[in-house]
Amino acid sequence: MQRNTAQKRRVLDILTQMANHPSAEAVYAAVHGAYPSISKATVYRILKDESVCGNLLAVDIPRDVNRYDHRTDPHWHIRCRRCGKVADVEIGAGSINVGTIPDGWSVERMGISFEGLCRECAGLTDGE
Amino acid sequence: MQRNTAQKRRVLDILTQMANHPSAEAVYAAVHGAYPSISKATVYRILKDESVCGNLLAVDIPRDVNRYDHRTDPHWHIRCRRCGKVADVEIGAGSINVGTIPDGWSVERMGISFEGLCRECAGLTDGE
DNA sequence: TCCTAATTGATAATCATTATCGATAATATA
DNA sequence: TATATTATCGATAATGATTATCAATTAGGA
Repeated sequence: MQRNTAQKRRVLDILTQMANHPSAEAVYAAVHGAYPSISKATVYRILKDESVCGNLLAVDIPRDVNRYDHRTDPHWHIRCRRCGKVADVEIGAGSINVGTIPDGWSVERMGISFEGLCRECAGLTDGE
Repeated sequence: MQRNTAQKRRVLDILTQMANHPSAEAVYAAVHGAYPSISKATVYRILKDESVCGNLLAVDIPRDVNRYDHRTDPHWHIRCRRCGKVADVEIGAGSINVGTIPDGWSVERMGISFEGLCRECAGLTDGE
């Protein structure tokens, strides 16, 4: 039986107010700032559990720390190669035909991630 | 200046012979089995460096250890949710229209990953 | 109110990966 | 070919995010 705890409400509330696909660590920092008694393990646990339940989204970005999103409707993400900033990519109209699945496999989830440069980093050189 | 070392040749040779998108750890185990004097740090270093150079591919699978692929031509991957096995997804004919990129951003790389069940796991229950 | 088990907080453990650094060796140059 | 330069290597410590552990707490039902 799932229990409705203050900790879950606080994590979900604060995540909803955070815009930029925060890392688990960033969510913990924000929640801990507002409710100093909460534990890091609790925040990590709630984020993982709630993403499995579908109440929030675990962002699919390879080779990055865990990030979460209060938006759970289908959309993709783009991350700046330079500063790591993450933005939403809206799904366009029309069908998607990306590939051929191997025989015998079933598809339950598909993730698409992009990498590039954001507006702010476009004019800067890599060494800066 | 890039140097042509025996360690690089051995890592690339053995990766080419490994079929199933091995993890860095698995590549190290294979290379170390054939050449016991090679260091783990060297294998990890070569895998990362060569993937940046484009001589091999770092597989885009969120929330997984680093995996590498000797195939560098465009294709995607699918991982079995249950056993973790990874297989190739060939890109179908026709154009791909998956989304709208935010204003000001540029796209340098796109990764698509699938999750589901492989043929062998399809008939088994989760608890096994 | 009382029971029971889900949940929490504190902290240790895990584990993949990276950093460090003296030693080695590939390549350039004389 | 001999020597110099410096990229690379091997060994190992450090890092850092995440998870496991477990006694204490508490939500929700009886």
